[in-house]
Amino acid sequence: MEEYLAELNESQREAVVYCEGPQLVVAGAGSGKTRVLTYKIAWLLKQGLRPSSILALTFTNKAAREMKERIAAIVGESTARWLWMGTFHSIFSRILRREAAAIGFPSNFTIYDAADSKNLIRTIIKEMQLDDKTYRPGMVQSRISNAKNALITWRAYEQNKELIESDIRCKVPELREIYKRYQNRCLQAGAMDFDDLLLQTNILFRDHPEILARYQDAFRYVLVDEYQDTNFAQHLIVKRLCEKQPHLCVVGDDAQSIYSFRGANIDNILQFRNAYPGCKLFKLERNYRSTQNIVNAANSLIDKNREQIPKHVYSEKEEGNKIRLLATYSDYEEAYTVAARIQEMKFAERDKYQDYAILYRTNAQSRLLEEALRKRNIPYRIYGGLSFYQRKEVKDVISYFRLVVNPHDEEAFKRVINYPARGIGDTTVQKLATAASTYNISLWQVLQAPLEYGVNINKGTAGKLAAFREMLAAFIEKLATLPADELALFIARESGLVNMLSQDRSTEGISKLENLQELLKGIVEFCEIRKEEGNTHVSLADFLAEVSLLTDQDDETDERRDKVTLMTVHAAKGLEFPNVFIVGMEEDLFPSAMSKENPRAVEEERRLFYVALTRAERNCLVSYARSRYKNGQTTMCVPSRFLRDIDSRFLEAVSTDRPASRVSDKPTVSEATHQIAASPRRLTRIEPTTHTAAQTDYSNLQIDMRVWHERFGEGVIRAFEGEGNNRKAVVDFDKCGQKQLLLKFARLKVIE
DNA sequence: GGCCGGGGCATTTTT
DNA sequence: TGCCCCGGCC
Repeated sequence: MEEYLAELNESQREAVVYCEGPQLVVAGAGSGKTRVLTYKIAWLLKQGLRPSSILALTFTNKAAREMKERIAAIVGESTARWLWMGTFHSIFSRILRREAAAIGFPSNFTIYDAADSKNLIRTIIKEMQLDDKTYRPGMVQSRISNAKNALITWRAYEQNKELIESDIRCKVPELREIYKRYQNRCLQAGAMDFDDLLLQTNILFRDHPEILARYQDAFRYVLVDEYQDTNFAQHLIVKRLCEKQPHLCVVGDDAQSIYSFRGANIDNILQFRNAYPGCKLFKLERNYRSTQNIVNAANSLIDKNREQIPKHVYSEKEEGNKIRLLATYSDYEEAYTVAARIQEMKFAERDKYQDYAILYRTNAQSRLLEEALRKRNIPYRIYGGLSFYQRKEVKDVISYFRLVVNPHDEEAFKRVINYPARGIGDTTVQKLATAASTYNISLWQVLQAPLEYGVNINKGTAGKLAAFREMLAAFIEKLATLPADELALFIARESGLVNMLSQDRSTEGISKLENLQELLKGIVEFCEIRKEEGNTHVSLADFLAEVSLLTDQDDETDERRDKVTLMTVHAAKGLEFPNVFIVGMEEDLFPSAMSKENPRAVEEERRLFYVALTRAERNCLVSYARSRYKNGQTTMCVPSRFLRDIDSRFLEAVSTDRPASRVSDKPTVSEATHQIAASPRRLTRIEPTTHTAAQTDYSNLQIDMRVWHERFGEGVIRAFEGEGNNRKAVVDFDKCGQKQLLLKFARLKVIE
């Protein structure tokens, strides 16, 4: 251990070995915060603490996994594996499952992700016959989420005069009723959303002191990473756990608090010393990541914020290049310039594409950048698409799993009852839903005996429902005996999902099938690992309990070859790159237009820019455009106020690299737009129209001709019906039988 | 059941 | 502009 301590600087070492009481470690950007946490845990183990008595909370699964690996490298895997290390959500969902009975939930409760909960909210708004323009599901969802993060239950909400009045003022008086119904429906379905995991933990600890005491005794030392991004619910959980013993270490950087829109409360870190009297403050101020110019520029920026813990971050690396400022005429030129710069710099610096990142405020900005990179054949990889687990085909099959583990799961039920199509339409589902709400039971319970619950359906439908019910019952029966991987495969096949996906021969169809296979492969691995750990039976419920919380870019499977990284600044937090481009530094974009009235929000935007700057190790280029295409129109832009916040000593303007004689040749807006329109991306989009145009002349099609259809594949024309615009062909497809197709849409191609 | 077009809309998103 | 949701249509 001593040799490890020797790897730390003095302030890091002090933070590691201090164990007397509550401790706040303010860790500047790039100051080796993870290293401190890692060594501190190793140190605690060395002091004789049992691994199972250490609770370490992180914000991402990735962070937890990486830290665990690093600790395992020091103290050995056999010790490290007993640590309670994970995200707030995963640790407390584990505890909630164990203690579920105390709060009236089943221990196999489902976790609703954001999409599930939004769907449920949408359903409730409809059921209440409210206008979904006034009650926008997204807005309702975030109001409910905020309430939960503030530990306001629906009961408390109802009784809170301020909230009720504010809802009336905002013309959404029914919010409390939506919240109430939403919560009851979750309970009915045996489901918790992400916020519930924290809210219910608090309720559990509040109402069951004996349970709380057990965990207080169990966790002798609590550590929290990224403390600046905790919300009130998380703060209170930690506070409760540490009531009896003072061994708490929180690490964070108030200057990097950028998630208030998700409920994070910067006051948790700012006021930590008030909440924990006797707390000792440690500051990690030496930045090991960036050159002096970058650190100094970032300091001069963040200095303009009022609310912060005083600190002086410094670098002892070389002075390095100044932050370079690129002013461009248009967003198009900005993208073009950045792409050109990357190519030049890569050549000059002799580094790789993967050493470059382009950071932006909003995802919408990526499009032009992608185009510009593509034109120059610069490989790139873009973060921020749908995560693997959010893809439809993956969610669909997982919904089957969910339903098998917890048949009352309403959202999963609705997703799969007619998927693959089995002739149970919306009307039938509506009838089931009405019965469910009349009798206050789950859809699954209605499905057991639809007629008895007064569901008015014909014999055919009743048969289809029974078939679905029996299929599910057969799955459920196997839950206790079959291991997760086998049951998963069984379900994927028997549900008809595999068949349906294999019939779709389009590119997307193939990739969907691949994703499904990827998931199944993942379950096999999951089982193997669990078995190696000594679990005899690994059930689908075990898999589900973990996978529901794995929404992040967790699958490193996609080759991270040599590519430029494109992502939002938010997504870049915690990462570092030798060369960073920050684009779109304009008023109303960065800082965003939505934050400009609120000084606290502007401070958060400034912190966001601080995060962006401090991602850079050697070179940081910042750009803005004078005009930008936004929401359907070109607008003139003003350079961001944040650019003026950076001390000019650390900044240098750069010409956009066009020879003076060509300045007048800069593309006009219309030229620029024209060029965009001529890009490959656009062409693909235009394609369908071209097809349709060609297709208006389908007179060449004749009976018995062999034709090809994009989705259905090859087939033979059997007949024609109708005239003119409504002319249809009856085609007998090899793969999926006879279909009637409107010729104007079908885009049939004749096969020679 | 799926596909089109119209209308409204438009940050950031570790779980 | 582009995306998402809904209603209308075969």
